[in-house]
Amino acid sequence: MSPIAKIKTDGSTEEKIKDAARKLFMQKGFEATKTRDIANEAGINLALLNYYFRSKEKLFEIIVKENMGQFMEIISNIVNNEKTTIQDKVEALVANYIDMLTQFPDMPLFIMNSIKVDPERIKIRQRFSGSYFMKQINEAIKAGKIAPMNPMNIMLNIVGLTIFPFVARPMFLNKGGITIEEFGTLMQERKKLIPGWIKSMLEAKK
Amino acid sequence: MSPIAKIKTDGSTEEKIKDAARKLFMQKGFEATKTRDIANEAGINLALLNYYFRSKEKLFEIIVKENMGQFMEIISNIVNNEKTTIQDKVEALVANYIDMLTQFPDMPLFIMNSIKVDPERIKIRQRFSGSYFMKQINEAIKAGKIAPMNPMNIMLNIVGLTIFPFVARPMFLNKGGITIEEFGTLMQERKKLIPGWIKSMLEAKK
DNA sequence: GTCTATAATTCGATAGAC
DNA sequence: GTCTATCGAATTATAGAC
Repeated sequence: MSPIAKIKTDGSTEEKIKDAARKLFMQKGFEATKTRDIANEAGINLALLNYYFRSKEKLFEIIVKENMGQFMEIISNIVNNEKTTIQDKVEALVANYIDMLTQFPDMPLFIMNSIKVDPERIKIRQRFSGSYFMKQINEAIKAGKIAPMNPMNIMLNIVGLTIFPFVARPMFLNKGGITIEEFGTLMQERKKLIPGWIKSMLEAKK
Repeated sequence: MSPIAKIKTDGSTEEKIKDAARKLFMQKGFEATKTRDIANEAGINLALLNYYFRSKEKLFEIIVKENMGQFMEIISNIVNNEKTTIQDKVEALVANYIDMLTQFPDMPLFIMNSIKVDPERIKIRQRFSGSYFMKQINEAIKAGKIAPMNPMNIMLNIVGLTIFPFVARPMFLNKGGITIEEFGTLMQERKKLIPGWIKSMLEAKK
């Protein structure tokens, strides 16, 4: 089981600290999260944080790496499946991301910020470009089955349509906006709509 | 002229501080930006920051407000024009955003983070939902001219397709990725592509 | 492993001279 | 208006007892 998916922990002190850190880092970012907050949230003593993780920075690196791993794992499995069609993969990507982000809505902004601070941290792009999915796309373009375009657009559109609403989520939930439940419903609707939109994009003749 | 568009300043100390603050806050966020960094960047003394702006927080609020203003101004003018069609508005929104973000690529992440910390800061959503644009959309849906759907999806798709690449930009520019120039070219291509994609979305029958 | 107490540093802000 | 010097609070990290 991937680290972030495990809500219930084994109750060890180390896990308690990591869970608290994950929650707070995602909510407020690295700088705004204080070691004291993490200790309080975890219900442990401040000194234990350094005992287990040596420093706030090291703890942060661990959390980031685990989140990245979660993100990449989803992508890799779907994108390198040689038995599914392009459209199957789009549906799977969209559905999996929306399900994960519904559970951890702060993740996209957290990851984007982490990448900005240290761009070497992640290789999502490479994960896409070297994939079987991209091979399928390129062949389909060559065969004239989908509109000719820079394949990066396809990746940007799938990910953008899926993830952006979660990045913009705080904008919707403020006073006078929609409720968390309504937002969730909208995302479930989009789970079905996005693949159709992508399909019509791929088919569009210019 | 809107504040953020003015790169060349009048050279006053106040402007020098604001320019330095704008640059650093956008690059690194509020917490990670130190008042000493701002003073250095501006080439002035640390004490002057407080002399002009009283506190780091107040300075930040000013920068955020100016950026938000820039964003909203673009939207409002386009979205409330009663003489243009839906498709005209989509083209104008996409083109204006891409041009602005090409100049200030850090802005989306900065604004998203600012909204997350204080969701009351911005009313982009209301700007959309009360607009003439939305009236046109709703009428077109009623008339059966575009596919029936929650209009929020249309807004999310326009903004998501346009802005998301800039949020994800750091991911593309790292080692082994594409150059800044190639990214710029890709965005210019998207300026032409996105309106077509939106069009086919609106027309798609389910 | 866990705690208390504290060292060491950083940072925002201000006092006061010019 | 601008600078130097410094205060005071907050924060990370550690020493040392249990």
